[in-house]
Amino acid sequence: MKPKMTLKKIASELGLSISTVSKALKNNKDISKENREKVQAFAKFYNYRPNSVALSLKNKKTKTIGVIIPEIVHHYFAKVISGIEEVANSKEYNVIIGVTNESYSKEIINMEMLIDGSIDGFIISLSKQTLQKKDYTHLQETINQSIPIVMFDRAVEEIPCDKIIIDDREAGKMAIQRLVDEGRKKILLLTTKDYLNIGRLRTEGYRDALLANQIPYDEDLIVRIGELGDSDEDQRNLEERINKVFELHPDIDGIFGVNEIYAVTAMNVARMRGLDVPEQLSVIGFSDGILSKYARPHLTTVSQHGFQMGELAAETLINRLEKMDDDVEVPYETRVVKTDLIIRDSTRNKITN
Amino acid sequence: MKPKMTLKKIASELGLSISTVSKALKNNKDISKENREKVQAFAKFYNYRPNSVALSLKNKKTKTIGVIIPEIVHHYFAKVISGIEEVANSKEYNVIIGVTNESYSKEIINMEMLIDGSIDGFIISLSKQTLQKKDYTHLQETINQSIPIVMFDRAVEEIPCDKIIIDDREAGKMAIQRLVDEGRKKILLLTTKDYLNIGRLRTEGYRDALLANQIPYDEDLIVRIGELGDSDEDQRNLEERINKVFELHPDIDGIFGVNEIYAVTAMNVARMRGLDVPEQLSVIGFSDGILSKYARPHLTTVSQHGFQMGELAAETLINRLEKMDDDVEVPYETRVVKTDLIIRDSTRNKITN
DNA sequence: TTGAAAGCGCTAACAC
DNA sequence: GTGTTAGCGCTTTCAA
Repeated sequence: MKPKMTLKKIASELGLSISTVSKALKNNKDISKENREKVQAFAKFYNYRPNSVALSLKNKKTKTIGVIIPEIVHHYFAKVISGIEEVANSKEYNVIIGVTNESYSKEIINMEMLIDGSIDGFIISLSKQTLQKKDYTHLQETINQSIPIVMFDRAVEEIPCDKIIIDDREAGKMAIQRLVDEGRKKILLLTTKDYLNIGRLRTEGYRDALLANQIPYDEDLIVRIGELGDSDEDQRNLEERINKVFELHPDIDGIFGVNEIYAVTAMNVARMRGLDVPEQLSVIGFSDGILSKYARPHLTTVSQHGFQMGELAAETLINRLEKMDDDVEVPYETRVVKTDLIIRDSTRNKITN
Repeated sequence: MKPKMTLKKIASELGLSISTVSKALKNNKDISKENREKVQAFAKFYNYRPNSVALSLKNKKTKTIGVIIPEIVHHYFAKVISGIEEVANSKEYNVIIGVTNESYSKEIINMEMLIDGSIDGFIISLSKQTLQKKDYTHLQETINQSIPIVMFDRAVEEIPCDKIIIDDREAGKMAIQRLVDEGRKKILLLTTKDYLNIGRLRTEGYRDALLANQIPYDEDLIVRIGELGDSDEDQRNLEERINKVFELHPDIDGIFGVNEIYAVTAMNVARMRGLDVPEQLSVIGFSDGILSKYARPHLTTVSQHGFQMGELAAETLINRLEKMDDDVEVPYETRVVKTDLIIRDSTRNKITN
């Protein structure tokens, strides 16, 4: 078992001083070529790696990013992490993950665990509970301690920091517009309860689009769905609920779900009722998850570009971090990532009119 | 902006020495009650947190686990990380993630990035490329440097370390046995190319079960599928391929796919051919992903218990780490996590015969 | 009861 | 060219 090599050991092995060794390893011309080569060969042989903890202590930075997310078992967040990882890696940063499970207190605990010098900055998507409570002191305090934060997806106006978001309202509008363009007139919206901005904005987009097309806006056609557990029971309840809406409004000809699960579930319910998708009914979901791709028919969705958002978030954070080293002020910026409609088979091909 | 508090600053503020402050914070009885209270109050007020980097340097441990996985956008791996996170968090460990994208060199780079003192131990699932190359020197060397490794899922016999695996062979056998018990006689196996143990073992389980039930083993009924990209094209190819098998063997009455995608795809193809699932054909998949749950009909699968495997891996690693502190030898162990069959709607309810 | 000093591994300014 | 020293933030031994 090779013992861990340190400058000290190399120095004593070679009968040199620690600083000579340190400089030699950096190929510093101060040191005689002879000694440089000797040291480098020795270091290589014993596979010397400078201890990163010591370096962090000295440099007062860890080259580590803390990523705080509500949930990791979620295609979108996994994609985002993927993007963060990629960029971080290429810039020699490590990524520490903290999962909040949508809980405010876990968000705080997670952040506190890292705020002790373990990380240089945060990338975070707020937990639902935090959004409900609207208590952002932990975030503000983090920023006050000069630890930069980049929010993504679930960002919040109250805190001044970099943000990477999508235009949910516009996205909702775009989806509905597509349905309208296909000739759909009675469009069901499956959305979340209001405390999540996300759902609210997408709902607003829904309304915007309807109004813009002179289609009446009917509260009856908006189903607000509460927390959905993992259980099969919750799933059945959802199906049941959607089914009831169809009973009341059998002439629904379009569905927009603010996430995959809503959309796929609704599509399944509709098909079980004998409706042909997309002939009689078009369905659009949200988020480019795996479910949409493998659903039958393949689901048309609004793509969130999770990977790209992760990349952007990491770039923004690292950029700020490096500018901080040089004492350059960088104004906070909010980047809005464009969403696209990924057209698959749950919507009609041709635009009627 | 609050400046970062350190022992030094507290000491000078309070006119005490650093070591007195340090002890006072630990409530050491050596220090006068008066001073203890003063220091503690001060520290609390300024929100003092000991710098973890300094602690790591001193203690020569980071309380950080490095997790190396092939892919994060994958339900199973996300679940595993979830389990690791949970356990790690509860024991005050941090989790650093490294993604290899199934590449051998990225695996090495990722590990080297962390082996410089950033982490105390690894939890890893080997990349496909590593398994193909069968070159495990980086792993052996890591262990030689007294950095413990726990392998999960894709483990390998050649390296002595803790392992958390499932019995893929047994799992395959169980799935097939279920199909046989339902009265299925001509069972299609969708598996991967052989270099991945996983696929091989599940295939062996398939054969075992057939032979045990005196059902002829027909190579024609085994489809070995290569790397599947993310593209819609790959997906169509897969569908096409499965379709061909059905043309040759229209009387297939059971399908076992070694992963969700194979199974769901095959189920879709079968249904498009007008087959009724599960009346005419039963389908079983592998891995308790989201796809299986939302597929129509809901897919019966072999559950891999990703979350539990993550928990186990983290417990095993942390346990070893803490035993190392006390110089207690712990023999390596391989834990086999039991798989279950999650019966849903793609298999028949009643056992015929 | 308090504090000085050494040391974890490294870098860098400054002497020699 | 090479080495000494101080310092990053902390703990702990030992001396006062």
